Amino acid sequence: MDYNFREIETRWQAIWRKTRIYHVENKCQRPHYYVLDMFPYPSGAGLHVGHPLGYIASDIYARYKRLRGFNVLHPMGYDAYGLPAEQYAIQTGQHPAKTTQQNIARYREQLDKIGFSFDWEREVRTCDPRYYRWTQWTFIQLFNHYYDNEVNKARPISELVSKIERGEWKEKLSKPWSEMNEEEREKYLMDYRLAFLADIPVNWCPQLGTVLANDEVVNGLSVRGGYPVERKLMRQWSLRITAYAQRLVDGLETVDWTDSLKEIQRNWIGRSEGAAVWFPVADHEGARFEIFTTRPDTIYGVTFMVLCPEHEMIDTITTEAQREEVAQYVTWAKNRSERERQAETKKVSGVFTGAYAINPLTNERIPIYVSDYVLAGYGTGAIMAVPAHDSRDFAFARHFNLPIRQVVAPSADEVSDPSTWSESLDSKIGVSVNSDFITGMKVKEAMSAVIKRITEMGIGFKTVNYRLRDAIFSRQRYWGEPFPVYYKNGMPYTIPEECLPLQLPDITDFKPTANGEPPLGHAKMWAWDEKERKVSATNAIDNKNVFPLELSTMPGFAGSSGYYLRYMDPTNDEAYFSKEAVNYWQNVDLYVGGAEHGTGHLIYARFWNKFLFDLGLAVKEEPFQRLVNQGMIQGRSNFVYRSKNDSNLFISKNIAGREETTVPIHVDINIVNNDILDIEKFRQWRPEFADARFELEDGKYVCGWEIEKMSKSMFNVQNPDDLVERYGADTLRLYEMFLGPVEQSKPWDTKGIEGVFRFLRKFWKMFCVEDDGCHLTTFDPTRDELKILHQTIKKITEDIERFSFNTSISAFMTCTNDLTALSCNNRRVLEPLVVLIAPFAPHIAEELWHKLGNQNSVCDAEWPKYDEQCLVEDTVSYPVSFNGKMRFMVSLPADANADDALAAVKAMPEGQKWLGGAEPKKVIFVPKKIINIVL
RNA sequence: GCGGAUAUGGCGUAAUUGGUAGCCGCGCUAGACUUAGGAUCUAGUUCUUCACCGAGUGGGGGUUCGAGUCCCCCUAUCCGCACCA
Repeated sequence: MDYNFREIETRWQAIWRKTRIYHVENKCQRPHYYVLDMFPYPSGAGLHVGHPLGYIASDIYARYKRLRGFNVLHPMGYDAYGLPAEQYAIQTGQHPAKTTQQNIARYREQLDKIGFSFDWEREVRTCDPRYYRWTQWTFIQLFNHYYDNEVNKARPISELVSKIERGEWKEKLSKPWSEMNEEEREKYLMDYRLAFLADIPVNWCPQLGTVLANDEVVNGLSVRGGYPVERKLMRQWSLRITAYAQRLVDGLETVDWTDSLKEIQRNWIGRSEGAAVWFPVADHEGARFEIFTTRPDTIYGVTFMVLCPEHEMIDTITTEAQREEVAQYVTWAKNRSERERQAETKKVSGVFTGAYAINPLTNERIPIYVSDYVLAGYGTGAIMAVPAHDSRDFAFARHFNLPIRQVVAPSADEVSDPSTWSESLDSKIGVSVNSDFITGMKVKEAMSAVIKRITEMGIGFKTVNYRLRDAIFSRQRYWGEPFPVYYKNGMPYTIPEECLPLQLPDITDFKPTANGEPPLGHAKMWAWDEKERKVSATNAIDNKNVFPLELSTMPGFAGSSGYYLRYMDPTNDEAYFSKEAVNYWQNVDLYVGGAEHGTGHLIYARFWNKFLFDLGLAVKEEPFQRLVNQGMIQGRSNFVYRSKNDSNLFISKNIAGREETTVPIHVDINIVNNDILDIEKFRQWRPEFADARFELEDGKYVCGWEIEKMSKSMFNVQNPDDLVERYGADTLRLYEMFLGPVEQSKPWDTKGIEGVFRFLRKFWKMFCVEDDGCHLTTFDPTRDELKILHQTIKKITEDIERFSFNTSISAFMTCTNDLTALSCNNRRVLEPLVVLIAPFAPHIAEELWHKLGNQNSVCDAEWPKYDEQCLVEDTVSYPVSFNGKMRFMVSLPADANADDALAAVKAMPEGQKWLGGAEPKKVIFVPKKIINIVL
């Protein structure tokens, strides 16, 4: 009986569905384990072979854990809100809800074919009101909490109010609380709420018509679409993620992630220790500005100050003589796009304000400049410039001919004239020179000494600064969660929790409104009736109980920040998730997904979880205990070369140099075979190529190729369905794992899939499968057979634990080869192998398990244990070396000692004699390792 | 510029963690069965060589009886951040 994968796979998938075999309960005697995949955004392109890579790996692990006796939570869902569906809606008029629905159906169909053990009864969709109700709910909690730095956790904003009222609040108030009206109070509280509305510089993308978070912008271009992004001051909702910066750094110590990803997050958070110092402005009574420096030890080397162009003090301090010039510079700097600014970082620009600051330690007058190399978003937007010891300050000083003063030297006698330097001395290894009371101190001592002094003088303090910025939370978009917020007298109010979800209204026009409002401005009834406690039915502006609702929606990361908690209790309408559910599952034990989320989702989710932890909802401070980043599967693209002079002429790759060609044009990999273009198919491919002519080499058109990201636009997408159709899901699963280590990025290549398919067929044949079952013997297995079996059990178990699936599959192949060579048809050897292979190839395992006469599912089998006794070697092979030079191998009993070793070496045949009868000076014998003879 | 990672046959990779480098698969070569095969099976396949010998894990040095593995210095590639004070 042949291995009929098609019949086997469809049959078992149907049985699994019918028996709900992958459904898990929140209660169980067995220990719990939570295996999570990053849920996909259901794009119109469907799944390509890269998507399932991580899912297959996690599925193997989930199935393995189940066989090891764990109650395994392994859910799947959809990150269904997002830009592409909306862009598509603008182009075609198709409602995003509809395209999303279709895409989800397609994804589900594709996923089902691969045989995952997901519990689909727990499916979560971020665009489902039953789910986003809790995203909105969390937003309200964020709005209603502030970060208490004393207890280091989020506390209700009402506590802050009572602290103020009791006079226990240490931060300063612009005027007494009792004298403030509601608006003034709200304004004050807004600076503390964890979700807050503020005028902040944002990344504005005109083409997308929305603002973007920092992680959504790379090199001044939007990640989605690659459009230019500019800096703009706008009133936006933000999350005060910076309040959690230190906890986000500290938490990394407690999780089992790769060092590289932890490092990426540490860099993104960018913690740096230093000092804040106030510099008074000369001739401006009481005026001073704060700077941040990581090098307080260089304060005696300050020769000028620099403010960022956005700095609020510029207007007050600029002298009349300089006003014109400064204004011009500020305008110029503000109008530059992010991209321009980043491209020209090496060009020095700036302008003198005419004002002077006083160095508080030396009372020197130092000029104040404005320059865009100081950034508004970092530190205080103002710096003390030490040109001798900072490369940027150095370049600026050289450009404007400002003095450079050395205050640090490698050693006290290595002081030189800075005017002869070609670069600044940035190293922190050295001693202070020309620096009053710190002269002679090492850099580190000098830093503490200066901090101590400025603290005593009351002009500064030790502080920590973070690169991380608050997360901008509004998007001027339609297809996202509506904010549960309405505006009364210009002040934001959240709608009552019990009125959630605030449903996203239906609209037909997805573009911004004529007056530039977000698409929700098109909604007919988008106002809150405070009295009726629901979305207004009439939209009557003259009704004094009706107030406009927020028109922005939440960003993509809102829905994905807490979904892993919702899977624990996905149908709960009373709470985000029940106490029982979270107490049982705790947090995610294993999270599998791409490293590209390192500075986005994985930071936001950790923040979200920490906040819920502070609220007493999440029970673990870190959401994802172990994290594995699967590598990206790249595509191999093919190109044709079009002549510049004749747009119908295409020139073969190796002769393309003959005449000028345009940039290489991507061609669909499905009409190229081994880099040879199918000319007829190419002409049919697109109307514009119908009359294409070719310059061939050896009668063929050879295409160029390159490894690129797999994407629809590059026509290099390999669809998993085709492979399942041709080889079956088990082969696809095995092959994706066999390709190489899961963590590694690799180009897709189907060449090896035949080998994996052959293996599965060989494996199947080993069981002598007939219609009536497997014809196997039950005699005592031979020692060789047992050894192979137990070696394999050991190897596979260890490999799965360390996520090394490519080596597991090699081990299966070796084992099958060896047993076939021994003509093994022993049930007691082969049956455990079915359980071993079940996580990898569940369909074939289920079928064989059944054919072997088992009534239950192989999922409910027990993972085999290996027997050390079967692995013990009778003899051990030792390399024998003389004076370190390896000569030959000798076989000794497993329990041999040094004397046995020497005897064995002496007994070697004549041809390998080593000492001509002389006694060795020393014999080094390392049990099971080596025999070395020193002559 | 800063930070992280990687480098092994024609290709994807493996190496019990310091102990005979190259498991497994692809590809290739030869043979068998075939009218035929892009089907199946068998054998071989790091390089050089008829064979022996020898060389060999990006390059150079070091530690060690012994290094793909540990240390130092280069080189190349990939990834993250980037005027972050």
